[in-house]
This record gives sequence, C-alpha cells and structure tokens, in this order.
Amino acid sequence: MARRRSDDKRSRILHAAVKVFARRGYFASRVSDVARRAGVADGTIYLYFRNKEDILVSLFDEVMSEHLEGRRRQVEPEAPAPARLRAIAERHLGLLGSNRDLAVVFQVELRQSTKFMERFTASWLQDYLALIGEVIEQGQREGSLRADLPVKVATKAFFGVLDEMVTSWILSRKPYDLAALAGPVVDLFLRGAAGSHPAREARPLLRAVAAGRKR
Amino acid sequence: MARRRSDDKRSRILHAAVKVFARRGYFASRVSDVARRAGVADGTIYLYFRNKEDILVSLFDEVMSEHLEGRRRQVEPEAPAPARLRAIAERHLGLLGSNRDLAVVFQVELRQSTKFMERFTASWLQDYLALIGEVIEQGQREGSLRADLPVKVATKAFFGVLDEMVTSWILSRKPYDLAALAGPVVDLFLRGAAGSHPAREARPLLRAVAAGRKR
Amino acid sequence: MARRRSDDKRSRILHAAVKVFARRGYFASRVSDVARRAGVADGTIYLYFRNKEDILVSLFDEVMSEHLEGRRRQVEPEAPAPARLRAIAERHLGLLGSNRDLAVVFQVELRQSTKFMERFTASWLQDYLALIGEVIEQGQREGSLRADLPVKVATKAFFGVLDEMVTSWILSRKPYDLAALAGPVVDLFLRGAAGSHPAREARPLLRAVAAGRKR
Amino acid sequence: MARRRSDDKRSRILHAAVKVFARRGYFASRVSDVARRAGVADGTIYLYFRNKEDILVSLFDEVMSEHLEGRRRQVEPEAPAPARLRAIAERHLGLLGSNRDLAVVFQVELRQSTKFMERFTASWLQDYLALIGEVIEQGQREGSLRADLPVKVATKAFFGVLDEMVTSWILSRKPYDLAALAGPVVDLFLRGAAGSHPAREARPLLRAVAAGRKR
DNA sequence: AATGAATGAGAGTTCATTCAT
DNA sequence: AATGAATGAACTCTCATTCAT
Repeated sequence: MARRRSDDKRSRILHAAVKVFARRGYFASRVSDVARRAGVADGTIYLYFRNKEDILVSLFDEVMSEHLEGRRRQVEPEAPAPARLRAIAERHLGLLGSNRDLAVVFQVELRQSTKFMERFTASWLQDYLALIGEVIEQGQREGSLRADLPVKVATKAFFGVLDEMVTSWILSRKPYDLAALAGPVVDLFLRGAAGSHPAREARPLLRAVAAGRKR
Repeated sequence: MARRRSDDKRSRILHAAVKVFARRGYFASRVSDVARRAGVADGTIYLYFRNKEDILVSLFDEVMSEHLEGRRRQVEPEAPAPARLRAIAERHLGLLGSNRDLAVVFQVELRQSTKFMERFTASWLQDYLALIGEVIEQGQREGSLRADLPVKVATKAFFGVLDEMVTSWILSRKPYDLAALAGPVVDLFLRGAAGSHPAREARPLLRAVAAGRKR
Repeated sequence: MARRRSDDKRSRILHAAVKVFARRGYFASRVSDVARRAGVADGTIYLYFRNKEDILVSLFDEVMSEHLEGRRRQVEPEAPAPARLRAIAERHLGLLGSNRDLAVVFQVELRQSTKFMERFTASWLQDYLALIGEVIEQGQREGSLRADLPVKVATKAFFGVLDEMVTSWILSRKPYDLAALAGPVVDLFLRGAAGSHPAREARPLLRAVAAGRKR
Repeated sequence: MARRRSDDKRSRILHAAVKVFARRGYFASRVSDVARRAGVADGTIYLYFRNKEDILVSLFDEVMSEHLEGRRRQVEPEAPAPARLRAIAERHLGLLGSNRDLAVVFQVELRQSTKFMERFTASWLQDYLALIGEVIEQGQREGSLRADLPVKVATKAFFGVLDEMVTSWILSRKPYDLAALAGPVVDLFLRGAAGSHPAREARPLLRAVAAGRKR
C-alpha cells in the first residue's frame, strides 16, 4: 500500500525476469540481465528480493496465485463436474497459451530441482490438485463421473494431460492455439479412448484392469 | 565415443552422476562430487566425457536408448492396441519406479532448460511418442480405439498421464508401488472418467466437444 | 574502451602488471598476483580487461603509443638525418633505460609467441620502422647518408642494434646507463667499423667496400 | 654409445619439439603434442627428458652447440677480421634461414622469460659474443677495424643486426633468402651509413658523438 | 530509494607428470 | 624400454551480492 511506486518497480523486475528466464534459462540468466531488462541497477534488485532464487519463487507465488487461484470461484461452483473440468482446462490452457514466456517459466524453469518442485507442489499444485479432486468427487456424487474411479489417479491424470499439452506446445516450433485443445482433452478424459468394437484380446485385459483397480 | 580401456569406469561415473544429480540437482552438483562418488580423480571424468553437460546428456542417451528403445519389440507387436498400451505403461512406470534416482534425473534434472528439453524431445521423446501414436492408430484400425480420436492429442495425453504419475511419485513422501498404477491409468485412458448418468448440463458440453473435435 | 569510473584503477593494474610480468614472466604470473600487487580484488581486473592476455596487449598498446608514437614530432623533423637518428636512439634507450621492468616486458614478455610478435609488429613496430626508414631516406636525399644504402636493411639494422643494446642491458648484472650508448651506437652506425689500414687478405672485400665508403 | 637406438628416439622427440613449439609456441604446446608428432607415447618423453622445460633447454643446448659452436674453426682463424665477420654472418643467417621452425624456436620461443634468456646468454650467447669480440679485436690489431671502436658495443651491435634480420625474416609473410643479407649487412657494419656530403648540421653532432664515445 | 563499482568465493577444466603393466 | 590411463594441483574467469555514495 504505502509503497505503490515501489510495487511498480517490483513488478517491472518480475516481468523482466519472466522474459529473461524464459529465454536463457534460470541458471544461465544473470541477475544483471534481469536488472538491465527491468531498467534498474543491479543493486536495486536486492531492495525487492532477497536473492536470485527469491525472484523465481516470487514469480511463482505472485503470478500464480494472482492468475489462477484467484479464479477458483470463476469455475462456476454450481455447474456439473464435466462443465467445471472443461472450465478448468480452458483456464489452464488459456492462461499459459496466452503468454509463452510465462509458460516456459512454469513448465521448465520452475522445475529446475526437486527443491523447487517440492515448493511448487507444497504451495500451489496441492491446492490446484485439490480443486480438481473436489470436482471429480462432485462428479461421482452427481453421477456424471464413474463412481469406481480412483480419485487420486484421475486427478493426477487430468492435471498430467493438461501439463503435457502445455509443455508440448512450448517446445513445438509451430504456433497453434493451445486453448483450443481444452475441448478434445476433456472429451478424451471423460469418454476415454476405447472404441465400441474392442478387439477380442482386449477384453481380458480390461477385466484384469478393473479387477486390479479394486484394491 | 571416446571410450578408452574401461567401460567399467565410464559406467561407474554415470552411475555416480545419477546419484549425485538426483540428490543435489545438476547445477548444484560439482564435477568433483561425481568424481569422488565414482572413486576416480576429477581429471578422469574428462577422459570419458567432454564436460559436465556431456555427463547429463550421455546419461540420457545411453540409459534411455538402452532401457527403452531396445524394448520396442518387447511390446508384443502382435497384441491388440489396449494390451500394448498397457505394456507400455507397465514398462514406463516399472522402469522409473524401480530406480528413484534415475527417475529424478529424468523427470527433473533433464528438464532444466529448454535446451535440454529440446534435445530430450528431438532424440528420444519423439520416438517414444511415435510408438504410442502407432499403437493408437493400430487401435483405430482394429476398432479397439475410437476412430474419431485426435491421434496427436491422445498420444500426448497418454504420455502426459504416465509422466505425471512418475513426477508425483518422485515428489511424494510416501513410498508406493509406481508400477501398480499402470492398470488404473490405462483403464482410465481407455474407458474415460464419465459415468453412466451424466448430469443434464453436461450433455451440451460433450456435444460441443464432439463437434469441435470433428475438424 | 570499457573504462569505468577510475582510470586510476586501470592504471594501477597496468603498473602492477608491468612489475609482476617482469619479475615472474607473463605465463608464470597469476592474475591474482597482479590483483594483489594492484591492491584490488581478482574480479576487479576483469572490469578493466577482458582477460589476462588483454592486460599484456593493453600494456603494449597504451604505454607504447603514449610514450613513443606521441613523440614522433619531437624528433625535430627539420634536423638532418644523422641528428634525427641520434634523437631516436636517445629516446629509445632513454625510455627503456629508465624503467627496467617496462623494458623487460617489452624485450622479453611481449615476445612470448609469434602471435604476440605479429601483433607487436603489425601495430607499433611497423610505424617505428617506417619512421626510421623515412629518416634514412631523408638522409640519402640530403646526402648525409650513402645513396647506395639498401634502405630496408639499414632500417632493420638500426633498430636491431638498439634492440640488442636494451636486451643486453636487461640481462646484465651490472647496472649502467643505457642511454649513454646512444652516441657510440649512432656513431658506429654512421661511420662503420672499418679502419683505415685494412689487412692485406681483406683487400678484395674491402676494396669493394672502400669504393662506397668515400665520404 | 650404448644407447644408440635411444638416441634416435631422443632425436625424434627433439625434432618434433622444434616443429610443435614453432607452430604453437612453447607454453601453448602440450607434451602430448610433441609425443604424438614424435610417434611415441607421452610417458616415453620422460625417459629422455626430465620435464617439458628440459626439452626446450636441450633443444637449445644440443642443436646450438652442434650446429654453431662446432663451426668455430670453420670461420678460418687465419683470415682477416672483415672476412671472418662476413663468414660469421653467412653462417648465422644461413643456418637459421635454412630452417624456419628452428629459427622460430631460437628467436621467439627460447626468449620466453628472463630465466631462459639468462640461460641462453650464460651458456651459448656469451661464447658467441666472445668469438665476435675476438674477431673485432683482431681487426683492430691488424688495422682493418677502427682502433677507437668500443669493442663491447660493436660486438653487440654486430649480433643485434644479425638477430634482427632473422626475426624480421621470420615474421615476414614473403619468403626471401635470408643468407643473401649477409653481404649488405656486413658492408653496412664495416662502412657505416654515412654519405660523403653530410648535412652541415650533422657535423657538431658527430663530433659530440665522437667525444662522448671516448669515455 | 537507487546506484553500480567492487568484491572474492568457487567451479570447470587442463595438462604435466607418474606408474602399473 | 615403452606405454597411456590416471592423477590432482593449479589457474582463469564468472557472477551473486554488498555497500559507500
């Protein structure tokens, strides 16, 4: 509050960091690169962040919570689970698909080490997975999702699919609309890949799977 | 390449690197850490590897090609697609689930930067995704998989789910059997999450999805 | 070039480098030796010089151009060639004779390799030899120097004599006044070593020589 | 004697060293470069030389003494001084002019540091300068050289001129016959550069020089 | 609050030398 | 005598961080 002007500078540094980290990678980026891009002196960085790592962590904490967590309500808590899953997918792919640099930082740079990964998991991912899990359980209650679904696996699977779409999009040379994948992805998640005429040999497998799942 | 006398020594260095990189992270690991753990002098590392990065890259190239590519045949080319997908999942989760350090290197350390990611994608992931894609197309031909499935999306989704299972397993404090997830995961992939009594509001969504997919 | 605040610090580093390189030799000198002697941190060196070699090169470029090239006019362009040659010799021997460390760097360290030698030749020596050559040609025009003198050989000879005086002085244990050699050296260069009563066997040679000597 | 075959290997190493040192410079050359060029294993070098420096020193000691000192007699002790100086110049320029790599090593690499320079001076150069000095004194006795010549200065000057001719030849891009310079160089040394009609202003200078020389 | 020159610890890498074979 | 894989000391250079201005 009292440091409104400073917040502007802090913000400039964070935005500069996203660009710099996305292009050169976190370790290869020098603090002075971020400072130059932000238009501040090297030393100024340390008035807003404890150290280089703190820039990355803050990036994640602030941008993430601001952009994603704040929208939890917007996923229409009243809607049925399939619609809510679709909304989550659209939001996820839409946000990252609209800012490639940010996506690179989140998909690649923030996963530098188990240390970051753990922090990532502990603070934000846990909440995000909890949201997805709640929606899935809601779906089971309302009958829109299979009751025999292992919730944890389904939750991670849903996130894993979205995550891979983003990573693949980042690494692709050809630009395409990431958000447009929300529909097909949710459709696949809900309906599955199996066709109506499964090969004969597939049967026993599926039965085995169903049996094994029952643990 | 420049393998001199003892492949044994090269191998010892690689195994030491897996452990060291997994525990401290690639960037935080010092070459001398790897040397000490391998029981060789610092300089010896450079008789077998061009530089520190070459250790990481070799780790990936050799372990990967040896363990996974070499097993392409073992996925029983004769079997129906669902069985083959299950075999792939079992292999994937089985391999990484049996060596936590290796899994950490593959899930975390090798994804340090877009540079590594691109290499990762270009050399091995591409082949792996191609294998999955072929199996999916085979399934469509034999009718075991939906003919209207967007193959690319389904391929990435299948990989994404497996990948997330591994990452989640790595970061989990509780040890559990990663390979045991192969069944539920493939089941979910094939049958989908949707239940038999979808909520009324879900219908239009699914129809929209199905429509959009048709492009 | 990249001179930041204090030319003073840059200068301190250069002066320290002269002393360190002269005493231990360029290759045996460590950058930290130069830093310590200059009273700066190791890293500070790199704020003023690209690398260790750049220190040596800068030493040569700056000291040389400052001390010698800038004095081209001072060699009294109006004076007759012999007087100008004497002025050049006095300057040459005077400058290097007044700073033994600098002389060591110029006579020994800067001639480490053909790479340095070529740079040395290309940038400064060429100009210096050109100056000597012009003076010799002037002398031929005004009749003070033999018209049949091969200019290039005479130019190199003049420089070679001066150069050897400096090198010999450096390596000598006994300290003596280098600049005092300017007179004898120029006298020898102008008048030659031959006496008035050549030995009998020398006749044929000397006659050929004597023909030209007719001053 | 007893190690005739070894002498062959020692010789091969020395010849390889001349080539390698001449091309890359002594410090930039690796012992293994010399070994490879000599066709021996790295370790073999140490059966013949104490260390890397010993190769350079031996190069100088053996090649030099063999090629130059051994020829002291050949400079016809009976001949008059001018003829002997001419013979020395021809030998000096002839030897180095016939083997560019050897010349590079002697002119450049052996002058790496004052340490080498001093050794160079102490062992061989001193003898060489002594020979030149004796010839000059002989010339003064027989009247073929000026009696008022400062012997030391004249000796160093004679060597300095030859030395500069070699260095200049090494660094020159254009190949030319170094030995052909012996005549002009000795002629200049004996007869001097002065012409028959010195400019008026030159007089006082020359007188001053002559006076100063008299110390 | 802001600067940016200065710091100095630290790491990768090279290569002369050794020694078991 | 010869080998060449192995050693490890030593050096250059980088860059996150500090602090006097």
